[in-house]
Amino acid sequence: MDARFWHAGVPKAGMSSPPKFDRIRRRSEFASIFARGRSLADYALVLYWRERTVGPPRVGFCVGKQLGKAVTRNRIKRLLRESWRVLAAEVEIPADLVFVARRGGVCFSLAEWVASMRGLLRRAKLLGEGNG
RNA sequence: CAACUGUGCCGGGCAACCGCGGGGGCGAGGACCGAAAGGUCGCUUCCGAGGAAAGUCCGAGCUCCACAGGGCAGGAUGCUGGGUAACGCCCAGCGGGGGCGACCCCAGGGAAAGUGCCACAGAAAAGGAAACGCCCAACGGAACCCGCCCGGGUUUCGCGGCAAAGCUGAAAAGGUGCGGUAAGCGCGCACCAGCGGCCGGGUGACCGGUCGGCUCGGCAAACCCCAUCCGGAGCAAGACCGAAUAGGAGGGAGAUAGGGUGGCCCGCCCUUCCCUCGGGUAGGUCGCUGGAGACGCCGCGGCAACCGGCGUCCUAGAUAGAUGGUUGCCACCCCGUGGAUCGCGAGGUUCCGGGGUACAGAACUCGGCUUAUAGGUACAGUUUUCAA
RNA sequence: GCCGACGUAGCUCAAUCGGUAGAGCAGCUGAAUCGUAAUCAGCAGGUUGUCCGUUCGACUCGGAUCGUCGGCU
Repeated sequence: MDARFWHAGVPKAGMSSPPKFDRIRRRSEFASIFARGRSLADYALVLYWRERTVGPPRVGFCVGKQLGKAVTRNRIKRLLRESWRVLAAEVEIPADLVFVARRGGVCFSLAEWVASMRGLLRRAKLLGEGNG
């Protein structure tokens, strides 16, 4: 009990800022989400997701080689991470999400990525009521 | 206010807020995640992509595997001398080619070790030749003449002489000129090219001189020969920790349930359960950044590449892979039936608005090469020119 | 990241030792048919991915470059 109180109490300084989001990193997790998750897409992004019973939402990004060379792909990943940083607080349902970039979004700016991502999340009904 | 050549350098800057990766320090009690190995949090401070990080074309370090020694096969390199840990790289030179020039380019050993190829055309494409042709001095014919034989003359010819010219080709058996000849030929001579010997200079590639006999096609980025070098794989190398499941080895349990061996019993083996052990997968940690290191200065060191000495500094270490987002100001470039101003004019200066700022992202680490690259800039030099 | 293989007509593939780049399908024109398909005859279509080099002469030989496709956690 003492220890649990300490754990809950210490990160209160961090709680005021948006919580650090969890990433999906293992190859097996990506594979199972692609295999058994649900999916939605627009012309710039594909969203795969699988709901979970407990815990914060986790996210992974996938930018394939058809999107361009290393510089282009790195830039797209950074913009996707930034977009998720903007939207993560609005997602209230625990789930594993994977965003796959498509060719239509090569020239997107941050605002366009955020708009695309928000649209997909709304269609998947993963956003909280206040933001939906 | 020009056109170039060589060697280099920079690769937008400053500030604010939010966010990311790593090192150090503190919180810290071993709480949380995980079966374990191990990982996770907060605050603070410092650091955080390139000249090519790229292509993976060479050379090394490092790691594992193989290995007595030597040879063959295979591969790479290829003028000379240096530099270097090493190189196919760099520097200096030699030879050849290009440019008015500064300078640039060259896979630049051997064709007399051997094999092979040189299409079409052409007489002939390499120890070899004459169809068209040129010439009758000698040789051998034919016709005519000197009246006939002998002997001779003229013309013409070849089973005679020739390879110069013409023809073909990318390339034709040294080239040009003069002499010589029946016509010709290095047949003779002069110069040039090539070959060989000698002398001199140079470490050497080679250069200069001289003498000689007169002469030998090209292709080795065709096989090959010669000289030198090379064991193979690559950090996804490799080392350590290590579940679940399956399988392996050892020990034990059951008072023998089932199966096998056997005529039957004992025994032995398998199936069941427990414990231990080692191999090893997922996963994790290390390898992982301090090095042929960077920068500065000096040296009667070297033409230079480079070498030596001294001083200062620590300057990315991710692993679905860290540098981003939003702004403000400045720098540069482009656009404008835009405004002002100078000018006859092409146009220049300034203000305003809009847009843009290349090529491109470390993945074990170095030395090179190659390729991509907006714009800017330093030094040295060439040509034309009154002048740059 | 590392290691390999391949680029030829619109498509699928040939081209021996370096000597004029061919075949099938597709396309166009004509014949034949009332018309179409099939058939027959003819035609066009290529800087051999790109750029250098060796050679008298490169699809072929050498080098660079671009692109495509595999293999190794």
